[in-house]
Amino acid sequence: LNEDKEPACPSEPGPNATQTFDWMKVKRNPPKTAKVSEYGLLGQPNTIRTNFTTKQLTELEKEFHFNKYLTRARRVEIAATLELNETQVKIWFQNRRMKQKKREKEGLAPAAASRAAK
Amino acid sequence: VMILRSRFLDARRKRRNFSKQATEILNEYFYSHLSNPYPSEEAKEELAKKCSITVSQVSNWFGNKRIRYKKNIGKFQEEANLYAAKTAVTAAHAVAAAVQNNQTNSP
DNA sequence: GCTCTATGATTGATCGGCAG
DNA sequence: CCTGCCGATCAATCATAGAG
Repeated sequence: LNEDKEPACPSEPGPNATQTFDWMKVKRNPPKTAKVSEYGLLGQPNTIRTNFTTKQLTELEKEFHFNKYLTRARRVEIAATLELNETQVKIWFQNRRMKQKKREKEGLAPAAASRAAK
Repeated sequence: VMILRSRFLDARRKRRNFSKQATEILNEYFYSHLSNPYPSEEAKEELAKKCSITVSQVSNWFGNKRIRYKKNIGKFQEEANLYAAKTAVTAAHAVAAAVQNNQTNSP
C-alpha cells in the first residue's frame, strides 16, 4: 500500500547544491499499537496514533501524581481499567516523566533569562 | 469528538511567531548544516540565546523544520538557495579573517 | 472581516544506547 | 537474551498568527 519510490532517488544530483541527505530519507515504522484481531482482516488495523480519552488521561495523570514510576502489577491493573495496552501505559508514563522534567527545567531558566532581557 | 475538544485546556498555546531576526538565525544554521541539521545541546543553547527563545523552542523549530522540509523539499528550494548563498559569503569572510590572523600570529 | 496557508506547540509512538 | 528507561526525534494534529 505504499507508493514511495520517487522518480529519481539514488544518486540524483540536483543542478543546485541541495542534495538529498540521509536524514531526509528517515522513515519511522508505523505505530504497532494494534491488536490485529477483531474486525475483518482489512490490512489496516491500528497503524495510527491512539487518541486517549479525557477519562484515560485523567486517570493516568492521577496515577502519575501518586507514583512517577509504575510497577508491573500496577501497570497491568491500569491498562485493564483504561482499556489500553501495557505498552501504551508504559510509554505514557515515560513521556509524562520527560514532560515533567522539561517543565521543571523551563520553570527555572526564565528567571535568569528575564533578568538579562528586561 | 467531544473528547478531542479537551484541547482547549491548552491556553498556553497562545503562541507568538518568532522575530524575523530569530528565524533568520535559525534558518542560517539549518541551511548551513543541511547535511545534518541536528544541533547539539550546546548549539541549541547558543541558538536559544541568540534568538532570545528557549532551548525547547529551538528544538521545536528544528523538529518542525526538518519534517516540513523533507515533506516538500521543492517548496523550500528557494529559501535553501537564499541561505546557501548567504552562508557562503560569511564563510568567505571567516576564511579571510583566519588567514589574516594566521599571518600575524604564526611567523 | 474572512479564507487559506505558515508555523509554534503538543503528544503517542519509534529509535538507538545503556543498565539490570 | 530480554525488558524498562532516557534522551532525542518523528509524525500527525491542534490552534492560532499572518498573508491575500
